[in-house]
Amino acid sequence: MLDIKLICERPEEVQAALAKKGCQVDFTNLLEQVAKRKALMQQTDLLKAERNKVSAQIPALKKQGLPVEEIFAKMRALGDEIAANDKVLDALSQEITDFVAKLPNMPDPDLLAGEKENNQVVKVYNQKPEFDFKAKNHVDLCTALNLIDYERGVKLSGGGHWLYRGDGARLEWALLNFFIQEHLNDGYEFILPPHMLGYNCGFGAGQFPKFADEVFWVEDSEAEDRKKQKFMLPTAETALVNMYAGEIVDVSKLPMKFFAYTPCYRKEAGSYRAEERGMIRGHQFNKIEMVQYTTPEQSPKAFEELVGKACSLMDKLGLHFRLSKLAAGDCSASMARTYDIEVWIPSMGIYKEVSSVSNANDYQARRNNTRYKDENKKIGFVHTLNGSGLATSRVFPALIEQYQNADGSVTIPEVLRPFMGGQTVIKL
RNA sequence: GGAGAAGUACCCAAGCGGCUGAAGGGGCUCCCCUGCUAAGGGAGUAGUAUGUGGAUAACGUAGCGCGGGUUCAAAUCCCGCCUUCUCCGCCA
Repeated sequence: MLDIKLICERPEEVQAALAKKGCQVDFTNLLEQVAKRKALMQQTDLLKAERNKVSAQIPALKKQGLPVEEIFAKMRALGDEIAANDKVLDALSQEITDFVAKLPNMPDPDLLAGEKENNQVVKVYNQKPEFDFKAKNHVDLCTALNLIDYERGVKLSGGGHWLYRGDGARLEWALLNFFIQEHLNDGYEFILPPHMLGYNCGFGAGQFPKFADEVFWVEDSEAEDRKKQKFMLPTAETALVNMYAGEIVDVSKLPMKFFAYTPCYRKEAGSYRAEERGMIRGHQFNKIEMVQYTTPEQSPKAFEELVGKACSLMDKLGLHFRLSKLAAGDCSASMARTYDIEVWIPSMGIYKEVSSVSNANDYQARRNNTRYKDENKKIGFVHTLNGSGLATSRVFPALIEQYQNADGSVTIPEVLRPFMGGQTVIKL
């Protein structure tokens, strides 16, 4: 959520920043409502002060046996006026927050405006693999080696589902274990959060109300209202970023560094493309997510750290990939800046995202009221940063393809071998 | 899922319609006295949000799990919800 004060003080500035993200807004109405609310609030506070003052005198008057009926009548009228004002104030506040809650975050000043076409490749890692034999795609490889059972996944749950089996399951688990080990080495705290979350988490992370239709809701006939229902988390970020909602953490605890493993559940409605066969885009995939809570001062460094960590994981796997800085319009709504890590999928001839590292600045913290207290007891909103570290659904196919051999086997990257009982190759 | 009990400040806890923004402890901070493994006396200790304001001054408003209601007035009465504890049930 953006700072309403900032919008009121420098509307043009905010407007310009949002325009870079492709979001055109007009604040005229908002500013009027805020002014209206302020005036009414002042007026109502005075009425309340009057009521409190008179109320405090009543016991004394009663003790003296003085008549109070007349005062009661007056106070009743005053009370009605206060109630009426409060009702208007509530409605006004609701309108204001609803409007502001829908605004995306402002992009950092250094971002280019525009969409995907303005993303900049920052760095390319490792050699693009060349094959002196006819390379296979990951679907064929995984099927031939019996690593992924696409058909039975579909049988169990429909399109967009698969199941890992045998060495495939071991390889998937090895990847996750490798990531976990690396994060533990870096001093991040391991979190296993609930997979079903309440509406507030989606709001706090900035995914709701806009993307409320793109998650799986756990139907509860008792709760017709979505705000009372739970949904399957689309990313562990949704959980991690809300852990301290409503709390004030001491600055000595910052930065706080977490990582979590969860499956991610997404509808991905209508986004299939023929080339996205296999496990490129599914309704459920495994991901390790990293999150940091920092002060505003710490946040740029933390961002670099998260980008570095994600790259390091990919680098240690020996995969060919690239790092891109996203243009303002390609960053998700909550984020002020995002770097994507994209892995080369030989059969597709393109790079696919395996990690997205973002800084929300105080946007999420404002939504879920996560604050910190500094040395001078000053209260401020924390910055929240997140990054995949990593999602396996693209790493796995990329790895299978990039590490394939002429005989149809797949070499296991060295860093994964300890997590697969020393196995060096996957073959029939 | 059912039945009971409870949710008050950093912690424990009193209050059960007005004199309570909250008694009393504990803890913590500061001051005084005294001095040998101690103890005594005093003061302070709700953070926060929001408004007026130059203000880290002062004052107003909100705030006793959350949300409603009754009332001139609610921590206190009523309704709904959430959480915790105890007992029962369920448990692929």
